[in-house]
Amino acid sequence: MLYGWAVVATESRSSTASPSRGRRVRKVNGDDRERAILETAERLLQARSLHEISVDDLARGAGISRPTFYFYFASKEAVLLTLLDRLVEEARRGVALALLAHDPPGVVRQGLEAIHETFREHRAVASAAASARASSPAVRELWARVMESFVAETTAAIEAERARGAALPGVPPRALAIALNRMNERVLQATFEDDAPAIAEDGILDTLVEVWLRAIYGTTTPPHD
Amino acid sequence: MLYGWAVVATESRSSTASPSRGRRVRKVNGDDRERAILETAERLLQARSLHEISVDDLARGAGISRPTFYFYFASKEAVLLTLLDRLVEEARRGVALALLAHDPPGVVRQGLEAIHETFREHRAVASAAASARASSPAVRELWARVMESFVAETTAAIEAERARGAALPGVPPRALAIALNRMNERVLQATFEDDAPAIAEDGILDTLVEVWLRAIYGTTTPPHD
DNA sequence: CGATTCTGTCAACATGACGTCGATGACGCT
DNA sequence: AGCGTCATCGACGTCATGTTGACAGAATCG
Repeated sequence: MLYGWAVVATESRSSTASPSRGRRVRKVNGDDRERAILETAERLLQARSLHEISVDDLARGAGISRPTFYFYFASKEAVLLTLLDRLVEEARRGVALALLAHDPPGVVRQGLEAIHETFREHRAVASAAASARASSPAVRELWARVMESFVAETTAAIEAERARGAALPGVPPRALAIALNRMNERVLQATFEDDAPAIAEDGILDTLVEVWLRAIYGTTTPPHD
Repeated sequence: MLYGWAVVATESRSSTASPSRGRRVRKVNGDDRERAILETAERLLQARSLHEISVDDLARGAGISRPTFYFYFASKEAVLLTLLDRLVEEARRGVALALLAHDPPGVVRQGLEAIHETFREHRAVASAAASARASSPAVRELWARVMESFVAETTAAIEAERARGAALPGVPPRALAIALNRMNERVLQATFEDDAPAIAEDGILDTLVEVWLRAIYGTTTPPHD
């Protein structure tokens, strides 16, 4: 009666996000079951929405009964949260790598590529997470943190480019950063869900990069240092 | 058992969208009830999501029992669909008006203003519709039609501006149009739902207009004819 | 090695939302 | 007075969720 979202989030995430968690070593079968549930969830999400998947489906898929499912996760939303957590971690790593490039357009393109690739690979989870944002505070919060980190990095980059005179002055860097990152979010989602009107898979990257560069520099061939 | 979405959509929409509907004149009370349900729904949506609102809540709010609710609507999603239909109609009218302006940046700004204003006014319905897109094919389809009309108009405008040499060449006009319209969609939603990171209410318009103009012209002060 | 704790399991239950059926007034019309 | 349509609701069946309580086997400890 009192398993609030916060609790679920903390517990679930600490068990997947931090490798140095303090879980006592399970009978080998416990961890397997947990993985089986996660795999079943990701598999079923390719065909139907989380809403259309029952806890019973997840349990059966993992070879256990419904009550037993609750031994591993507090709800099916908690399962999604764990899945999303992994995804987010992967995306973060990809973007961090992209930031190593040193010409600005290169950073933009490689950053977008990393995000695109990661979410394409696990589009089912990404879509489910987008829907779940509405009903699950924990999902919303986790997603908000990711977006915030992307926005912060973008904002810093815009400020730096304006300072050195390469980027055009204009609206506040943070507002611009939010607009561009939100555009990515929605455009990628529409394409992956095949939700018309959407940009064709092979044209997305060029389109996003062009808008980013023009919005920041006014041109797709900004001056390099 | 057979009240599919298509049926609901058609029936519900013809009763609200077209003024020349063929409904037999009701005992005056029937139409009142229908309106009461719609008003209750929009009111309750200000505080909770559609998922958290039960058919019983809607019925009680309109002063009827739960079974009676089904005399008027096939489901609570059908209620939302009717609400969304009105909203969409209003937005369309606003954009059509904006298209009368004859300088391109004026069209962009006034179009964005119209959309912004309409959805701000009924943000609860807009948010609920965004969530319902995932679970209701009818909502998804209606929304897709609206987006498609905006994208088509934007595409035509970009083509015209490129033809007269005012807009920069680059990615296909339609891809660019989709990216820009999807950006609007998500940015407005985030702001109205106060979903961080979001742009402050009073900075949205300037930001969106700047991105649109730069993406299309490369500058915020394009040449006028 | 026996007692005890922990891990994993499930049948059965309680709850709550949904959608349907059938019966029942209340009009308006003939 | 009689008939049909409008509007209404009580009661029902179904389905998913989450909880309880009891049970078996493994691990741990004295």
